[in-house]
Amino acid sequence: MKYHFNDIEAKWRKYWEENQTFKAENESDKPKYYVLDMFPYPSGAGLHVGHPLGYIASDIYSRYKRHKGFNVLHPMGYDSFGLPAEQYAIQTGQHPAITTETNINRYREQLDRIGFSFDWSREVRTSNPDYYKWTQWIFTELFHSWYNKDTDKAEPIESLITRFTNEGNTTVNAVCDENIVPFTAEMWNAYDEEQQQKTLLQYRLTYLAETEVNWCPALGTVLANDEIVNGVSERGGHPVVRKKMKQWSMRITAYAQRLLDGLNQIDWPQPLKDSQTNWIGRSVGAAVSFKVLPLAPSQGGGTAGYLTGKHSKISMLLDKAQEMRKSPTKAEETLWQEIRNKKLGDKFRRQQPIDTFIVDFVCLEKMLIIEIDGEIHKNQKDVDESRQLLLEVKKGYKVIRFSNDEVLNKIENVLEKIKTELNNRPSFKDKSSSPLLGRGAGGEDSEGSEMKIDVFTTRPDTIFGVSFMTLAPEHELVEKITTPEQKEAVKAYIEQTAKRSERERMADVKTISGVFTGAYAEHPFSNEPIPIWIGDYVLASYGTGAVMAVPCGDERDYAFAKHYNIPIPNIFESTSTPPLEGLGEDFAFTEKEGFKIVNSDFLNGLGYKEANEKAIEELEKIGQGTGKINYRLRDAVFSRQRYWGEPFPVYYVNGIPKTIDHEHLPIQLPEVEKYLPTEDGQPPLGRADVWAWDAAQNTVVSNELIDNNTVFPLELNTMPGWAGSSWYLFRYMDAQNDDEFASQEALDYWQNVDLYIGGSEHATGHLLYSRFWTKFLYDLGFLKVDEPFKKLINQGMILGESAFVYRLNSSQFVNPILFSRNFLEKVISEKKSFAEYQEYKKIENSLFQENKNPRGVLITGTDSQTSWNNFTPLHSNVSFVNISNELDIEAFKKWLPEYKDAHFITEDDGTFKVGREVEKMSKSKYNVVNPDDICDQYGADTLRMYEMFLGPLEQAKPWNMAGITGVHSFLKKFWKLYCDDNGLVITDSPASKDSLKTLHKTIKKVEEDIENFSFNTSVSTFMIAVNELTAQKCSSREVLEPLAVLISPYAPHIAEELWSKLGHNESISTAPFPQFDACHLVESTKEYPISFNGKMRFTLEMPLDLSKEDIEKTVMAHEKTKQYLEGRTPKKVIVVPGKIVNIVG
RNA sequence: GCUCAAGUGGCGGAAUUGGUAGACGCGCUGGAUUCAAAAUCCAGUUCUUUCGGGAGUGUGGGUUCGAUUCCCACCUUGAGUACCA
Repeated sequence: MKYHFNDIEAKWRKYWEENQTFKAENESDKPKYYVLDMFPYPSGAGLHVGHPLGYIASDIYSRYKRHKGFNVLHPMGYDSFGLPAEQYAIQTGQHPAITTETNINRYREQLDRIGFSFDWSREVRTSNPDYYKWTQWIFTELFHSWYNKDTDKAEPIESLITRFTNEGNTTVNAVCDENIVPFTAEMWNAYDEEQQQKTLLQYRLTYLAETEVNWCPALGTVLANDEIVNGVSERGGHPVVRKKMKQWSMRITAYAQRLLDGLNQIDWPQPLKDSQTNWIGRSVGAAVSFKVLPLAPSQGGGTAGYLTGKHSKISMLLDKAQEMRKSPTKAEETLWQEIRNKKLGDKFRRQQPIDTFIVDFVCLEKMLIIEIDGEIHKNQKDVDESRQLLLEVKKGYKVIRFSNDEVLNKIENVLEKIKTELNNRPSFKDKSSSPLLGRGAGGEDSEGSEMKIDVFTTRPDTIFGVSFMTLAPEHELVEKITTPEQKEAVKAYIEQTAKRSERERMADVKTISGVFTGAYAEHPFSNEPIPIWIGDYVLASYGTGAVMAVPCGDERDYAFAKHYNIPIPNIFESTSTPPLEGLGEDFAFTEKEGFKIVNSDFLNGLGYKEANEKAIEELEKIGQGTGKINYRLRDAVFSRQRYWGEPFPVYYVNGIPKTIDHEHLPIQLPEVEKYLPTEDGQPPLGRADVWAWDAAQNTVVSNELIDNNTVFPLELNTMPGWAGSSWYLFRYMDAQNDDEFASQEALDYWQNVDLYIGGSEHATGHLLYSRFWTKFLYDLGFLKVDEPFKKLINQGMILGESAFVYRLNSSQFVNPILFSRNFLEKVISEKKSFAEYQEYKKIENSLFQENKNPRGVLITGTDSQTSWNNFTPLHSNVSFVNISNELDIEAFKKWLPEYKDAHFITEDDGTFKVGREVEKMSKSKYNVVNPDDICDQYGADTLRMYEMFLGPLEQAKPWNMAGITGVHSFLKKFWKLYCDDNGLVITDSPASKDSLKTLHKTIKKVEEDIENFSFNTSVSTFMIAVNELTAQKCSSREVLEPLAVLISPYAPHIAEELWSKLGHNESISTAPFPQFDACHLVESTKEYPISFNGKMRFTLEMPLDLSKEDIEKTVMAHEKTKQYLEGRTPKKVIVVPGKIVNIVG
């Protein structure tokens, strides 16, 4: 009886289907186990051998768990919404549902051939209305929820409305939009419906927001960052601009911390966890707010202007002022300590530029200047007088003077005098009372509210190193603070950066660019003015879109300061030994240790940690900052301008979104005549004629009926690809349920996925979003678990081995000339001309005859032609290439007619060899291997085992057919243990000791391997077992029956066949896994390796119960030992009983 | 740049806690069977060698009686990520 794998496999596939062998029950006494594969997108290309790798691994594990007595849920379905079907629809006009159906059928056929133990009764397709009904439902649940930071979970929106009605929003601690306007209960209750809804939208877990997107007008769609190359669309090369669009967003940021914390509880590969951690990007620091300094009257107030110094000279003045602040005279310092921090009731600044001067101290509010005259002033009385005149007469300041002596010796008198002056002078804070100094202590915007710039910093300890601020060009304050002088430059800069995509901006790190706005902010502690720049190295989308630039401690700030000649004050002093030279001055010092803070007032002398804490403490004291945790994670945009996706269950009443009630779902995709965006840039659903919501009848009706009274327009966007895949694991638990997304009983029983296998490319997409939705459904009480996937394994990609032929780059020949790989390599490495080779000569004549260029053939000449650059590698279809890399030339010519007259320059033996290179397996590279072909030739069991045998599951590896014969002949050998030409050869006689040892060794190893997901090694183990049992001529049922169960997860068809031949009427799939018994492995002796200085030289068999001393004696007495010692006396003899003997000396 | 992973024969890869490096398979070589081929079976196959042996797991160092395994530095390759303040 031969091993007819094709018949056997067909027979058992049929049996499994007819008997529903792998149907999982939602009620069972057995413990549950849920094994899930990342479901595929059914593409038109079908499956290649890379796809089933993970499915085979999960199938082995599922079958193993069934043998181990588990109730196993192992489902499969399709992520069937997606771009390729839509793209195809646009090209051909064919409805994407039709192509999707065709592709799914093909996938199913291919999957079936491999013998998976899927429970197909639970199949899901994300594009089925039965399924997306619940995707829409989850969306509406998100819409009707908000995130309460106090309880740290999502809650129904009703609880928020109650809070608003009773206490307004000031006591509510929610994750919500920025720029929330505070209101009281009275105000809320007085709001009209529209105002209330608008406010609620700022709190909902899914909300409409203006989001900046990459808009391509020519394609009429939004492009993802990776669809843009050099600022133009990858497809078609059309220009792309950044544009704000109103889109749905998901407030995933509410879950940032929980998504981070949850990683500690799940068994996922570390690199995957790392990439989620990085993606969420938690950073701890402080929020600091900087006041924008007031505008000078001379600048005309209004929207722009600067303070007190003359604009044209300001940078020079500021430099100088800063220098002077650093080295105050003794008198200056004494007075400063007495008047700073509003000690006299009014705020003073020191070394402040006023017009073209720098005055010692000034109270801007009272327009009072204090000058201290040192020795030098005696010599320049005239200058001082004219300066005083100018300040007093032209600018309206009052100047009072003291001498050094007065300040140092009679400070009380001095202070008294200043106080008197302050009391005598009116406050110029009020706009109307001073025509000269239009603004108060802080800059104000046109509505009169104080302007401030909020920044986030991870280094509050470096606050005294700030020498400028940078805003993102898109920052909303830019327009308000820019001075008239700078307006042109700023405008030009913003236009220039708007043209670049965000990715481009991020990729181009080297170019430093920015513009000064003309405005200044005030340092919260020193009160020094800080110039405000804009620069595109600051991203609008991260943090607040503004940074406090500390050039001495940040590389980008340093580069920017250097480039624009902005001062780089240093606040670091090295504490390392030897001290680091030039830190903070010659380069930005970014380390967090090895320094103490200097030039930083109250932070002086502190290290990183203490300074950080102290700075936050002081910021909180003056109300200009607080400790803060910032996340890189952004809210996820949830709208797509596509057709082939889930429609939103949303209609608009006066522009306010309303969701459609659960009982009216699903809202099905409407028909459209074309799948393109509309001419006026609306998404494809804008083409639908029947796409309006009748709120009275609760049905979708024709657009003509829209009256905005009972019939309203529906949302035109669709949901993104990740919507359906974020929760599908729960649908499998109860796939047919029409009343709930899954019943409570099913959810409680199956809980979550015990083992999830799939590719690592979903790290920050699908795997993050499904964790988010799971946590959300958990918060609302639908789930008892808050993580979807307990254990996850990334299977490595199977790569293709592309085949290449090499075409000579030459326009001299009528017909192309293709070279065989080895011949070409030889020629190139030997640097000879072609003419010296027989192969070439053979066809040279014919080449000449066809050559239309009478001047001859260039390649017969010099070496310079024989370089790889002269040849273009062309992909050949790998199916024309045999195992020895020989090309079937005729097949190739037939496949590519443009090469039907090509010359093929072969090897000496007449064969034509292709070059090989490992690339991703893809249709466009003609390196796809179809699993069906392997099944035809070797059978599914061989394919399954071979895919596992290829190497560790997690590792990427090229597909290479070379080893498959070995696996196939193993199965034949395995078969022969049970059957010969006359049928079954199994006997009931007891097995030999050796055979039992082989069996139990195998049980142990295979069990360990499966538990460790080391499937490649268990295939080897089976091979060893079969080799040994064959050698032992074992035919005992006692051994071979358990062996069939052992192998059945890997090669289920052959196992079923042998199992039934052994007389069983039931499927092998639930036969108990063989029990390992250690007694069969007990040995009495051991081949001890005897090593000298750690090198094994010979082995010696000794009884295992021999004592350490006896072992040493026996070894030392051995003649080979003497031979290796060459007369030396060993220094030491290490004996590890049962392991090794090592002789040192 | 940053983060992570990985470097072992001609090839895919094995070596479980630090204890005989190269299991198992492919390929290759020789042989048996055969008219021949396929299939099957047997033997050999890390390199080197003066046939005693010597060297050897990316490179250099360290710990240890003993290192593919642990530590340090470096090199190479691959993956992810990127002005994240």
